[in-house]
Amino acid sequence: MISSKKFTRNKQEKINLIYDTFFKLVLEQGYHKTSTNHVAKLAEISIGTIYKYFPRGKEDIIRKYFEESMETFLENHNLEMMNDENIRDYLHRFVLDLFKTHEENKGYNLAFRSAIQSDKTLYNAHKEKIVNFFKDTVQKLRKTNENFEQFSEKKLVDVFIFMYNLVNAILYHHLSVMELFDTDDKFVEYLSNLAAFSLKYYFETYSYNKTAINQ
Amino acid sequence: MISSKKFTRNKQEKINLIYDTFFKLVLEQGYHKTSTNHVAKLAEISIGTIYKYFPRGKEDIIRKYFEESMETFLENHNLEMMNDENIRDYLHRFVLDLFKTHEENKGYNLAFRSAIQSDKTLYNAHKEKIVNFFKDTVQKLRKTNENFEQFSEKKLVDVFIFMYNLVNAILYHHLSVMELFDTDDKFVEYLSNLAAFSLKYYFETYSYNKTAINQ
Amino acid sequence: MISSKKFTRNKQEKINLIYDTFFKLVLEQGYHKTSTNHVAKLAEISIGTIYKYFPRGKEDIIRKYFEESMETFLENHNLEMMNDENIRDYLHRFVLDLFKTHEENKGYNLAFRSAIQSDKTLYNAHKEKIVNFFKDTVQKLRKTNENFEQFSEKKLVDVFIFMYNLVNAILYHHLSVMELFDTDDKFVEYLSNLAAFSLKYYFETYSYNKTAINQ
Amino acid sequence: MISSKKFTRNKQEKINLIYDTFFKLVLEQGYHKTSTNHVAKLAEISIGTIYKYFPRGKEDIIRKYFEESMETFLENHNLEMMNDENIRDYLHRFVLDLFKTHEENKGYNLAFRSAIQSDKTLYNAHKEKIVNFFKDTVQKLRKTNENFEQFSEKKLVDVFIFMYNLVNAILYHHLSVMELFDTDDKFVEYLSNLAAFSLKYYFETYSYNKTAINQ
DNA sequence: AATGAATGAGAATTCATTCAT
DNA sequence: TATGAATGAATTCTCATTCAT
Repeated sequence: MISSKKFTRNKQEKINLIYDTFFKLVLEQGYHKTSTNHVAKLAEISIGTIYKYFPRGKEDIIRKYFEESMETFLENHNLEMMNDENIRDYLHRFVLDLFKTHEENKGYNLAFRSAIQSDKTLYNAHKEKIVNFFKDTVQKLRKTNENFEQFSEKKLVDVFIFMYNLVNAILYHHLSVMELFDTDDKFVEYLSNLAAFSLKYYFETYSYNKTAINQ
Repeated sequence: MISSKKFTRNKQEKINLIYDTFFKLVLEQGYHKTSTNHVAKLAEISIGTIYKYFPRGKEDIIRKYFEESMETFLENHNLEMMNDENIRDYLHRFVLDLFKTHEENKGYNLAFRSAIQSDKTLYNAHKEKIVNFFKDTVQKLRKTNENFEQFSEKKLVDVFIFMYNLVNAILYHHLSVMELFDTDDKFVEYLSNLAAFSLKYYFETYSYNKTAINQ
Repeated sequence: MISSKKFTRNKQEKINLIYDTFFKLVLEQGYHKTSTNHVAKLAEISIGTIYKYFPRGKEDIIRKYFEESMETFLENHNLEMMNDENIRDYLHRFVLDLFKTHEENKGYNLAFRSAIQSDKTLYNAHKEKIVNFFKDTVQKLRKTNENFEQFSEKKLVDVFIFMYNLVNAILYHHLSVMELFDTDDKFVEYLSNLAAFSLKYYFETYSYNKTAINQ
Repeated sequence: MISSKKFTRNKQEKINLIYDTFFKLVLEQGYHKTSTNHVAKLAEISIGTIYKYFPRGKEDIIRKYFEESMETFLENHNLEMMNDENIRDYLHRFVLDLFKTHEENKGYNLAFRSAIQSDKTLYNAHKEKIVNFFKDTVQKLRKTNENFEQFSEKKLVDVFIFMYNLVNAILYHHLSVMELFDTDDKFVEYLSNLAAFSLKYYFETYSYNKTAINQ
């Protein structure tokens, strides 16, 4: 009558356990040396359970985590209220949050980078999510803020995507390839300034072109 | 003098064929789906030949290519004549060459990033090569150029490594994760400016600290 | 209660099937020509199953069988009740059992001899098991039987190990290199007598030395 | 004009070098881990040269060494002058020489034992050589020594073969499995006595049977 | 739902042997 | 004669995935 398990984990607990174990292993030994069987052993669940929740194995673990985490991150970053005044603060917070997310998800990032090498649909889904989020953001921004109207929607979307990628590129390198700064604060500070620099750079180059064209 | 099919190629040709085929496959299907057997088939050589030149298989292919290409790249980049006047040109050329190298070695870069996940010695060799090259460069620069003497050797080495990593991080992202600019020229132009910005940023931050300390 | 083909056998049955098939093949074609794939095919199990139970393949098959069989053989041979009166009987029974064991394990013996050539830890484990068994035996014998007290523990252990090795050497040769006797009875009879002869020889040589020293 | 080799080895020197290197390696790492390529590398000759002298590789190395060494050993052991008087001396010398031969050929013995597991023709050649040598010996003995006429030729041949095998079995075990004596002298002394004991044992058992039959 | 033994395709690696030079 | 690059069949071993319990 008494369950042989100490306690019965519910579905989400199990999924989280799989995520944690999998990404922990990826961080320790790399993506291609991390096997589903190994995850099962370490998480003390059966291999069958992993395949119940993730029918295509590793690929699915990454894909589903990607969907959940991207969703969450972007949902929590409403940039619609950004304007000339507070843009620096917005940038700083955005960069800081990206930094934290990357730091907490090093294993996942490694796995994700490996996975998109052979999974083009995952790669495209990733791209699409980003594009859609910033398209959405820009559309809202242009509706509420006059300053943004002077640039085309496409251009603005490009700028945001550019900045997002730029920060991600450097974060990934710092956390997974080689450290760039010796303290986190300095690093985040630098990234914020870099974002601002790049934003300006992008707009100026763009404006210049625009002007040139208009002349 | 014209030789028949078998035993035709000399050692280096064969090694290059293996490199090319391997990195081509990595680019197409990712590192962990590229097998030595597959490389042999596509290169139309026997699997034994691969293991003759690369006794530990994939690991060795990456490691040896890494050694050769790093050696070559760094040998060809003598920064000793850099000074206040020409620094922008030097940066631009360095960035341009890095861009070209990355572009020609996309498969290798993907493979390398995957490999260092599970091969810490490769990772360390990589780090060491970079550190040594810039240590050497800085020592020479400080001997011939007064302006560099105002900064400590360690600081200068750090700056160069920082810049090198920064540019690499963004190049990698642009070429292997998501495109940041639509033309190569714009991208290289941006990277040069970014390098200059970061250099200035790094030095200013540093000088500030230095001054603070000295007061 | 009757189960279908797959998932039929329990763990121990499977392990025994692997043992039997492997040693049968070794007997037929020698250790180094017997492959794990071949064993799998003949046993009609998958190669994965072999590696489940024996993660290091052939090496593990031999090592685990060695541990089980040595354990069993030695456990079943309690020599503690041996005394001057019954020593001949004990020797005879010990030799007879060794003979039977060897006869039933010809393939294993061939494999074991080949394996220890390149696996020093197996070799040492083998040596240690023998030494420990006879050390234990001698300690018990010396407690319960006055006659054994006149010889040092070390000497007694040496004698037993010597006899054990001697009988094994000849058994192995007879069964795996060239037949020495045309009937099993004659052979066992001879071995018993040889054991007695060697025992006497060993003690006499020893006693002589002892006496010489004491004079 | 000047040979690029420091000196040109002749055929027999090369063959001996191959023997030495091969058996050295077998002793170090076991028969099945010793490859022809490895031998070539260590002996500093080409793999082609090995296959020139030994067209079937490892198998041939063992077979040819076997033929040469057996030939030599048996040629050097003329037992025809053996008689009741000197038999002990003959036995002692024969055992001593066998011991020396084994000691100098540990690698070969290991290899030979492994090879006969899968090469039945080698096994039979080995058996035949022994049988023929002792047949020949016995025929000569029976012609010149009356005492040997009382036993049938077959019986005498059996006795010699038995002794030869017995001594070999123990020698092999002592040198390649586990040491039986701590000094060589003691060991050879023991073996001589054992040979005498076994000879007597064999004859007595035989005579008894003969008498029983004749009654 | 959960388990984990079992599967087998396929990857990594070895090594005897050939043959153009 | 001697060389050793090249071959590829055979071996060891891994791991994603299935399925009876």
